[in-house]
Amino acid sequence: MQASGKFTIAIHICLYLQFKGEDLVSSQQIAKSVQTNPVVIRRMVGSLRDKNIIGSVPGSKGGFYLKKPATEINLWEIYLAVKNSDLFYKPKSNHNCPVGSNLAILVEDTFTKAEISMRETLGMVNIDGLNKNLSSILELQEENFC
Amino acid sequence: MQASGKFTIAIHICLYLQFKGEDLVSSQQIAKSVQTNPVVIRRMVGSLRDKNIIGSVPGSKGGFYLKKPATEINLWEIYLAVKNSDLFYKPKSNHNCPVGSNLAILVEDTFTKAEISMRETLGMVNIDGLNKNLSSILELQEENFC
DNA sequence: TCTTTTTGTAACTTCATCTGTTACATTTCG
DNA sequence: CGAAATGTAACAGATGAAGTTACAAAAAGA
Repeated sequence: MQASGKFTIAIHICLYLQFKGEDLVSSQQIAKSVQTNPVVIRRMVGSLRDKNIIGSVPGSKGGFYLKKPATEINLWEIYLAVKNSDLFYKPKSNHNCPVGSNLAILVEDTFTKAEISMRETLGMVNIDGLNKNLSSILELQEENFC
Repeated sequence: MQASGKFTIAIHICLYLQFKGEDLVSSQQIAKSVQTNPVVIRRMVGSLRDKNIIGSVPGSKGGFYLKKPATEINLWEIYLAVKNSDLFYKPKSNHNCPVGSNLAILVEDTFTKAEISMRETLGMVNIDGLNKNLSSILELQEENFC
């Protein structure tokens, strides 16, 4: 029910990497953009690395990079990488009650459909698209500086 | 990101009221079906009452009832009644960074679309439909008792 | 080889929310 | 008046998010 910032931060990280276009970006730099602690970034990258979205190089001059073309990284993938529980809570069965014992089956189908519709929406947006939109916005903003 | 049980419990309460079909049902009874404390139920009902989904009668012989026909109570309404934050976290703007200053605008459209698609899915399911499905299931279960 | 820089991760704190519980005022029936 | 129910406040415990400190491991470079 709550809206964790993890998903939004994860998008921020991926978009930042693509926008920068450099070989490697440090957690320090990303943290500055996200306005948080470098450890928070590295922790988040851990989840994204597990899903093969981001790669990392340890040691001096190390850092992070997108492990796939930005066109192949969509928001649903990122969501899956950082989420830690289902969208909806599956009710425990209460075998003493006709309602409680069947509620899970009754809502399962709807919950699944809701998740699928979200998957389709988030799956249509990828990091490359966001970056292109960002570029467009920045061009417009520059025009406003006389 | 997390899945609060509040939504599921709220559905349980509404479905229970419709299934029972009695004039008034006490928080005690509902709590037994949900397997929780009556206060938890009354707290939840508070949210549902604010949205005109459930009505309540205080005093001895008091209790709760559906304030609208069950066909007019859909899961999206219930979701809205008990949710306490947005589905996704809107990022704070960082004016020192081209990415951080525009991220909110970039993802806003997608987040809105995801919410709309969820609204459509949950809006299609109402308490009367769930109750009819429940009746069908119970009939099948009875047939299995020889 | 030694120093510096950076990642990887554990540990701890703080904070908010959810959940359960006790307690009690208020309301209504009989 | 007494019993039974709602309405709420108050508190405790559990869980998860987020920030911070600390340090081992890895790699670059002098």
